[in-house]
Amino acid sequence: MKTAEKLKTYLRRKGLNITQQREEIAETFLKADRHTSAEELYHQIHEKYPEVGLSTVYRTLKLLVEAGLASRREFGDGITRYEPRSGESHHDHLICERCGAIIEFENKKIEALQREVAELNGFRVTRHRLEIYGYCEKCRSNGDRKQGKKERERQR
Amino acid sequence: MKTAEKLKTYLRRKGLNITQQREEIAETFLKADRHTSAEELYHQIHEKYPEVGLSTVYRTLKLLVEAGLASRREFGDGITRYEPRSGESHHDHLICERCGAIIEFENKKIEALQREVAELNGFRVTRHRLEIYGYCEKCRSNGDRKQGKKERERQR
DNA sequence: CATATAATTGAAAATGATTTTCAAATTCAA
DNA sequence: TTGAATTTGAAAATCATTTTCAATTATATG
Repeated sequence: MKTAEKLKTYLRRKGLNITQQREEIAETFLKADRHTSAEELYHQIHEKYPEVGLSTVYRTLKLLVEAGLASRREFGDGITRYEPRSGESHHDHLICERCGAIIEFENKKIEALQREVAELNGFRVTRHRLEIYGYCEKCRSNGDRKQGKKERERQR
Repeated sequence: MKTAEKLKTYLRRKGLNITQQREEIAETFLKADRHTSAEELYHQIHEKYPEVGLSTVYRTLKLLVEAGLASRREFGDGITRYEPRSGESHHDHLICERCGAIIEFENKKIEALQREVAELNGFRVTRHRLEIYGYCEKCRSNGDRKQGKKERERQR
């Protein structure tokens, strides 16, 4: 069952209405880049369906998260991004501080060690978040070291 | 050399002025809880030095970060926290989703694996962030399972 | 199929943390 | 001491996100 369908199922189960906007937003969300912000999504939707408002995009993204079809991500630049979430297991992120590229990875060993640490401290883990920031291959070869402080600051 | 002194050194080196406010803020910052927000710090300072403004607290925290004397932390509740940073090595955080307790930990094995992952992806690491969310020992025994969804949501 | 009721919408206003502006106050080099 | 440059506090501005509210739409039921 694809995500648009899953959303419908979720809405029905919750007694919520299936509206055109919700369907359009879910549909566009799936075609969009992984790690899309509400604003980006809103602009993409606007091209096809100019009648959809930004608030509804925010509201529907919240629904998608509640329905388990999207994950919220905050990488510290003040913008919340959403990524489609299929059945796959948890993954973490490598983020390029120069070009903003986001690479996903999964590492079972790290996760096992995290559980171990949590246990040692009496914690029961619900979720975790691991982000590794740095410079990606492309940006490293692209004048990595020559890049001045000013240029690096402009990234933010 | 203590932090207040280090800040002075930094200010001198940068040609910035050493002001009473900057000293008071640095001093209070050190005595405050680890992981203090700008607002919390502002309130604490206000008790002793009511003439210090919130903007100056924000500005000085930025300076402390630039000087390498504080680290910014964002745990996803929309509030930026600052923690004093001495020479110690990097550490990560365990965060209780119920009571908000923050426990610091350090794990060399996890860090080594992170570097490995980054390398495999062609990244040069500048920094990373690992947060494990869950329920701390106290909250687990304190009716952990009996706690309803509503109560959990109230946390945010 | 009509239609009443409850849910949803878009636009504009509100929010809340943080940043900026600007005139007044302070720092510090000479 | 003094004056140019920096810093300050208060208020206004920002910016992402949320809320409000009157108008529109979905859907259950007659």
